[in-house]
Amino acid sequence: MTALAKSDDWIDRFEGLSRLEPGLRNVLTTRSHVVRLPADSVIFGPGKSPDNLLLLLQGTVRVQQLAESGREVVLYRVTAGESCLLTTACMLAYEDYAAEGIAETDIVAAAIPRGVFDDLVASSKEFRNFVFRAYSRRITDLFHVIEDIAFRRMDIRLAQKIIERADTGVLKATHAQLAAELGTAREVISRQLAEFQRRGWIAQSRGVIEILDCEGLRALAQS
Amino acid sequence: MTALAKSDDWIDRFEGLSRLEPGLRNVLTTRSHVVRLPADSVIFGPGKSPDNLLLLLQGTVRVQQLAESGREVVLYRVTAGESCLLTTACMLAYEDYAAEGIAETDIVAAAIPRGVFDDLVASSKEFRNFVFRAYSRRITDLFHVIEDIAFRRMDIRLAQKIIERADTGVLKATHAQLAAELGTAREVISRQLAEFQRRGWIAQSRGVIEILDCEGLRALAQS
DNA sequence: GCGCTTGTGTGACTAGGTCACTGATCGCGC
DNA sequence: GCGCGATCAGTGACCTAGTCACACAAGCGC
Repeated sequence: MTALAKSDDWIDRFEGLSRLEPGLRNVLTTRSHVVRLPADSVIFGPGKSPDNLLLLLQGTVRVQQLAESGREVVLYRVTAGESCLLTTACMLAYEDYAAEGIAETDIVAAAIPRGVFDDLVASSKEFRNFVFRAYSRRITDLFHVIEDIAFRRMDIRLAQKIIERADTGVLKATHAQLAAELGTAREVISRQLAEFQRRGWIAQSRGVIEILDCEGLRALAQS
Repeated sequence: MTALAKSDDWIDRFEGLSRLEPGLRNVLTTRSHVVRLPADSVIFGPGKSPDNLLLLLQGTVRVQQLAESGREVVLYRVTAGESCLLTTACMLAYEDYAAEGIAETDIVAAAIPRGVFDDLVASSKEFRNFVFRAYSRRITDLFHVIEDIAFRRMDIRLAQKIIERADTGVLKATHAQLAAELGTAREVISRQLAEFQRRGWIAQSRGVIEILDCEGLRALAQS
């Protein structure tokens, strides 16, 4: 783990990069550098577009959309082994996007300068595949967000979210955070959770949701 | 117009390609072919991912998302001079997307085989810029769709849509089509239009909306 | 313990989506 | 020109979701 910064073995953590030609591995390691950022750092956002492509080695980044009204939706999360491709390198071209990326945990990432990125895309088919697959992945994520918001019921989406994000049966999140996650209002979450509680599926306390009946939740989530 | 199929001058119709190196222009023209498709053709969709990248020369393609419930949303439109990049080349990687592209008019397009696309990305910085800008453009479109659906009022969105798509003060569209456009139900559109009519902003007849007071609509659209 | 901040609960109301209809209009075949 | 099926539009009842304006409760610093 401490060896991360000194060697090139982080490359192997990326599915699509492990078979990269040896010479290019070298380019990647010598011309990029490993950065560490604390939790809650704003990686990019309105008026803050980095000129490095980040490959996440540790931690997760939450990408969310902001509305003037103050409401938010989470678009997707970038986890270790994935890249921030979409909203960084790409977004340079168009300016007025209101999405931002926030470090959810302390993170470690390899930062690839724009020029190096371009060289690699030019010289390696492997790298191109990596890049286009990453795009593809994010775009399908966005499609799912659109589908959820436009067509799915809140109770179902909330049940899914709880299952998805609960760790060992417990989810640490305020109602307001869950609302931002799903792009709705806090009161809506409060009411739905009250209903889940009434049905005996969960127990609640300030900032914490405990799953009591996972089957009940799952049945709703899958309908 | 009839010369389109025989020469390489279609390349100049694309902002980002006009400065392409002469040798590569040649690659592009000799290794791609011009295709024509009638209106309402399904360009791609669930279980139908083409292995050509299409550059639209004439006509427009509507890209929309389908839900099992039968409801739809329009994600964006590809117009002449733009590429279908996102949902074709890219989508090959991930399978289960429920988006489809429909020719809204008769279309003429240059079809670039996957291999040629890859060669061009490898050899031309110009072409790479073209590709990444196209991605960027589409992704910001998707962000706007998400923002609209999640946070904006229907009456405002409908007023915008009418202004945007009306041709010389008249819009040919059924209520059901407008509902699919905005990802809502037909009844909602009917009620909103009835209200617009009551306010004297529009006149309606079967399949046609006529704008009477553009200022009224615009005032709502901008709020 | 006293405030302050942050998180949660609630009722009343509006907007939007669903369901189950009815009636209107159009194209078409005869 | 008439009847008929298909498509399009209008409507009321009802439900879900979002908004507003609160009250109240739990933690936190001093």
